[in-house]
Amino acid sequence: MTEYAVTRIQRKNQALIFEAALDVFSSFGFRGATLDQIASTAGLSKPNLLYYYPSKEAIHSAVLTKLLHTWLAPLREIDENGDPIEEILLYVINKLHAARDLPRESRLFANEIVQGAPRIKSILETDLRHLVEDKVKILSKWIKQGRLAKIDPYHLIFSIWSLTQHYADFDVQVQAVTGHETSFDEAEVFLNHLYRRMLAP
Amino acid sequence: MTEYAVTRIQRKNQALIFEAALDVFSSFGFRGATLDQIASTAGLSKPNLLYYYPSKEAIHSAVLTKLLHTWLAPLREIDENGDPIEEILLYVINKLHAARDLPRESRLFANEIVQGAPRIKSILETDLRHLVEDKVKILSKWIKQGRLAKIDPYHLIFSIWSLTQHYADFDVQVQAVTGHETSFDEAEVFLNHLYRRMLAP
DNA sequence: AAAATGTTTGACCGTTTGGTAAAATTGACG
DNA sequence: CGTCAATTTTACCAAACGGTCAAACATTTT
Repeated sequence: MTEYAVTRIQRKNQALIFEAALDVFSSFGFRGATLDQIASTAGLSKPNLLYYYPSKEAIHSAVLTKLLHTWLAPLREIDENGDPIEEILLYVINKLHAARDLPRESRLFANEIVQGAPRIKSILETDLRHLVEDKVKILSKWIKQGRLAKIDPYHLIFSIWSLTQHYADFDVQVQAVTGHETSFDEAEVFLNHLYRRMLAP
Repeated sequence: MTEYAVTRIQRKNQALIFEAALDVFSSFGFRGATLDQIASTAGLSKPNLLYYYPSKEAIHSAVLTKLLHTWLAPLREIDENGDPIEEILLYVINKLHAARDLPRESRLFANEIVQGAPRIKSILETDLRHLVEDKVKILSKWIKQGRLAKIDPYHLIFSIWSLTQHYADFDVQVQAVTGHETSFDEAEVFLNHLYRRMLAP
């Protein structure tokens, strides 16, 4: 009779659905994913899936919003009081490790954004934008203090996003070209060189 | 009676279909695009569309293969006999201009690759791979000659792809964060600084 | 102008898709 | 054990989808 009680079955199935949805949406995008695919990946029937979520949209948006926080965590960690170059490099390495360890999350957002982000545009324009503004202020201050090369802080952040997520989002291409599994160690050496060179005042 | 004659109507409609298919496939990906959408964008009926191409797959693959050549042209232009840093910077700028002027082409490939490149993987593993191998040899030679910093040439090429195409593929995100239309001039200044710093021996 | 060829259309088909209704089953609990 | 709520399944629906077909319409050729 207790309202809003979450049963053990609910908890288990929510987790199964979340994993399955992340798998399928990140592989095929929103339109390419089907409820049958998600259901069978989760080991449930389609009507059973829709017992937990009212629609495909609802599943997608639940996964996106739950992961956005995780996905932006590394950027939040840039610390105003740390050493500029080491703080940025830590962010670069953290993002690279995220691309290596959470490629599904990376592709989930990549798929959404390449197609115009119809379902998370508003979040990008508010939450993400404010977070970036915050960090841009810190970067600008560092530059003004002469502790960092004179570069556009927005484009610095964009460069970190693109260089790191590339190894997750375009992994097939990287593998097709190199002929071997993506070497994140090589990438780490490369990015370390790149950013130390570029950022030195 | 002449076999394989291409009529004026065919030429006109092939062009209409090509434009429409590029528009729709680059916006929604293969699975997200529909024949009705392509047909109505081209100003044709669906059966009429299928009079020119046997299937959705055929349209998609026609567009992809026709554009691949254009898309890889800038990389081909890297000249062994030029100045290393200027050659690379020319490639960077050419790719950035391509992202600015041909964003549909960029997104078309981005959509395909993010989802595992099921329809062009073999081309990536042959044509693209060979082209990159060629250019990597040139870069390696330059590095050995001490005319370029000691960096991984594969990752150098990946970095150029990701940094330039980012402005086309993730344009919505860039706009959402900055609040204004993507400034390719700012990007050009930034990339110029980045690569000059990084590549100096 | 007639014949032959090239192009377009409307009507249709089978399948897949997101989603629903209600019955059947399972689990919680006094 | 019996009751009630939570969960799952079966059977189904309407719309959208990729694709076909034959007839109608244009265009070119003779």
